[in-house]
Amino acid sequence: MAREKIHIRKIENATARHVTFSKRRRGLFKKAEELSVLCDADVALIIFTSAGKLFEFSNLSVSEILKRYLSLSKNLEKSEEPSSSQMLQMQLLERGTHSKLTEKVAEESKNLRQIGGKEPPGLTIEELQNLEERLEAALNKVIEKKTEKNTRLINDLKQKGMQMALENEILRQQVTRIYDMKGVAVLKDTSKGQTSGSTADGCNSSSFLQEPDSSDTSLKLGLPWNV
Amino acid sequence: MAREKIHIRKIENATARHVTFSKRRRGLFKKAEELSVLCDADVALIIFTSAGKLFEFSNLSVSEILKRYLSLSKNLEKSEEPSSSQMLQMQLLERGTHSKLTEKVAEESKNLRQIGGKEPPGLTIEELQNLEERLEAALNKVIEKKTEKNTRLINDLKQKGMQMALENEILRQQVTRIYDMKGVAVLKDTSKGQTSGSTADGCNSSSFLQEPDSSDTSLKLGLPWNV
DNA sequence: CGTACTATGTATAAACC
DNA sequence: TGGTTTATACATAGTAC
Repeated sequence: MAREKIHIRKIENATARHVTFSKRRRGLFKKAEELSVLCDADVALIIFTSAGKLFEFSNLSVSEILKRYLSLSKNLEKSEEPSSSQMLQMQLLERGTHSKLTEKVAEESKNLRQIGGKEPPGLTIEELQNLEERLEAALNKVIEKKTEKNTRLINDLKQKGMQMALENEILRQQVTRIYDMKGVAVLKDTSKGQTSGSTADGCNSSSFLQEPDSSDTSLKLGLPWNV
Repeated sequence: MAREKIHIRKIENATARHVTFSKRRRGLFKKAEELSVLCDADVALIIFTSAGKLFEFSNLSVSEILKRYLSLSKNLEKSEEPSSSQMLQMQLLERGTHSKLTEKVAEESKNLRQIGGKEPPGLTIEELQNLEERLEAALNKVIEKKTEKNTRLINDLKQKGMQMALENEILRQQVTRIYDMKGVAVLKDTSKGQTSGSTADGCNSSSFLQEPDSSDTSLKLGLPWNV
């Protein structure tokens, strides 16, 4: 983006790093706002410098979006169910992708070999091939690991979800039973398994996340947080 | 930034808006990551589309940064002991989307460079670096694609999970309130103006879960998930 | 929808204030 | 730290698959 291309790795020179931070932070905030406006999206961007300084941006207020992030609006539409068949498809797709990857790696390896071929000295070629192999192995490992991690995460989320669903149901029954005992009219479960949204009113969720007074403004600036 | 300059205002054409969103979101995420790497900063980026879809990026984990944010933005010295539901939410949020993949690639790249450095002729080195970059790019692309499906699924699960966590919290509060009304001894929350966080403790959810009257069954009905 | 292709608009690395 | 300037790298609007 400028005089020279740079590698994306930590800038060691502190001064240069700070300068870059200032510039890029502005750019990032600008882009974030543009996205929120152009696409009518709600964006929250939080940055902590290594020195612990906070910068934030949000088209609404950060707390508003965080609250939403933590609670998620109850008007959420049902998201597609990850059916087992979809799972299977996904797995197939993954496999396909994987072979594509292998292809790409092979192709690159070929190039590598060609380049190596230009070099008369044999030592380099050997080293290159060795490198090539290690690189390939490492990458495969990484990808494998990532996939595994995702799979684990998905299962974990599902399990947690089930637990919560169970707890949820029990709680709901509790409420119902208690109300019954009290003889108070209660909205019976609408059978959608998604009732609670309506129940919320009395104890609005907004109270459950200790958000910083959202009425405040000043959030649009990348100002360091004012406690 | 392209064929024509555009004004930063909501794109009315839905299709165009979605296209732009996809493109710019990626760009924004990329920039966010670059900033985090270049400047050694912690970045959390949360986006809600108007349709309620969630997108997030963080070099660490969003929840990690949210914790910091929340603890900073409020007198949350006691935030070390979030309510159980918050805990659950945090757990759901745990794990950033980005892996150490970049790191590994960078490491290998470094090795590449070192080996290249042994070679006196410059040509090979340049070619190697070029190769390295292309390989890196190709792999990132493939991996990105591969991850996309999973990411979507994971986001879905997270959304569901968080929604349920909210539901549970609300139900729990309701139960608490009911017990209050009934005059049952309930631990009044001691915090100031921040009722909910502590609710879980007073009337611990586990005790509810253990509530007898297990005669009934059907707990699994109406569960959002059929895993 | 996701992708690919350009022509252009922007962001920004360096260098200097 | 924060502005300039300049030369380049990148992002992306419009468009067609």
